[in-house]
Amino acid sequence: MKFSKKSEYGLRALLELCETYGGRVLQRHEIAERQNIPVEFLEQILLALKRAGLLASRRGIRGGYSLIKSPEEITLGQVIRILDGPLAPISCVSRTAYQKCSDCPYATKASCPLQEAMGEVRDAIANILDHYTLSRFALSKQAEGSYAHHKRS
Amino acid sequence: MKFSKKSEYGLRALLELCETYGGRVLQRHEIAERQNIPVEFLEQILLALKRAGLLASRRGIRGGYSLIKSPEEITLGQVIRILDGPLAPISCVSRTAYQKCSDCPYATKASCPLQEAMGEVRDAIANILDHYTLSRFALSKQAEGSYAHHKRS
DNA sequence: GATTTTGTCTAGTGAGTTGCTCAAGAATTC
DNA sequence: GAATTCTTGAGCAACTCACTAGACAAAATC
Repeated sequence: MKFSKKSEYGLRALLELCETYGGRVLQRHEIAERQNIPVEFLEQILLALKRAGLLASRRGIRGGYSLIKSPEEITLGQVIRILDGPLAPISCVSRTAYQKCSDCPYATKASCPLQEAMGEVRDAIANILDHYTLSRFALSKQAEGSYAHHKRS
Repeated sequence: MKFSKKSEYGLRALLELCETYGGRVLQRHEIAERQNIPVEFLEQILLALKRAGLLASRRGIRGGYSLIKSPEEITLGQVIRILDGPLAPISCVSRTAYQKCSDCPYATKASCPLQEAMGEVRDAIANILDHYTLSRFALSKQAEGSYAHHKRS
């Protein structure tokens, strides 16, 4: 019941990209160094986020990545689903990737105990993550002292 | 972000054991057949639940497994932790198996954005599963028609 | 237009986990 | 003591995770 490193790295990378939102682009190695992420692995993550429409990129000598949606519009739920797949703890309660369980004796019945319980869990997780915006997420970063920024200074 | 088959099978097995709670024992193959679970795999699960103190077993010709705690006292959270490990989506927010993240640049800082978000998720999951008793869980089973029981008839 | 600097794409890989199987042994009952 | 059941431990194929490597494509600069 864990999120993968992919999601973790992805979210940490977006933390950096939030900061330069509207401004300059960030290169893979900048993000990788600041967030302590293996650069080639990070690349795959950034590309996935790009394909999903969150990031834009430019190649060449002044290239890099940048956010193309406002941090207010992006939720942690979106990001995690892109990188880790559906949030649901079992696939028969997934809204985004439903799959009927093949071996469960309740599959054909009106109600399934597991579905009921796991449905609640799914809803709780989605409820938090689909309302947790990147901008709120990035706030916690500014809280700590040694990284202090002058916003738009 | 999925629960394993182990947890799923374990919970489904307990569904059967709830029904005979206080009465007769159930043998592996009975549970396996009714719940459509590979018997040798189920065995490992039952033994884990036994070691954790939820089940008792008797060997020999009239042997089998039985619940030794009341379904009111057992929560889904307990069962899942036994079979799947901690509920926390990342280990740096686990209450039962905390581990400081080694590579995260916020590990030494006062606050970590990821920890804050994932802490909320952890709490939500634990809040549901640690209050979801087996007796409530088993209720959904009785709801469906073709399995109708006369309780203590 | 050639070189350098970036991103893009595909494939591979070692370690670990999942989901299950097998076989030998120990307790219990009849 | 024979049959039946749980107990233990090992084994294993398939898959996933977290990276790594390398060839390629575009953009900027000289």
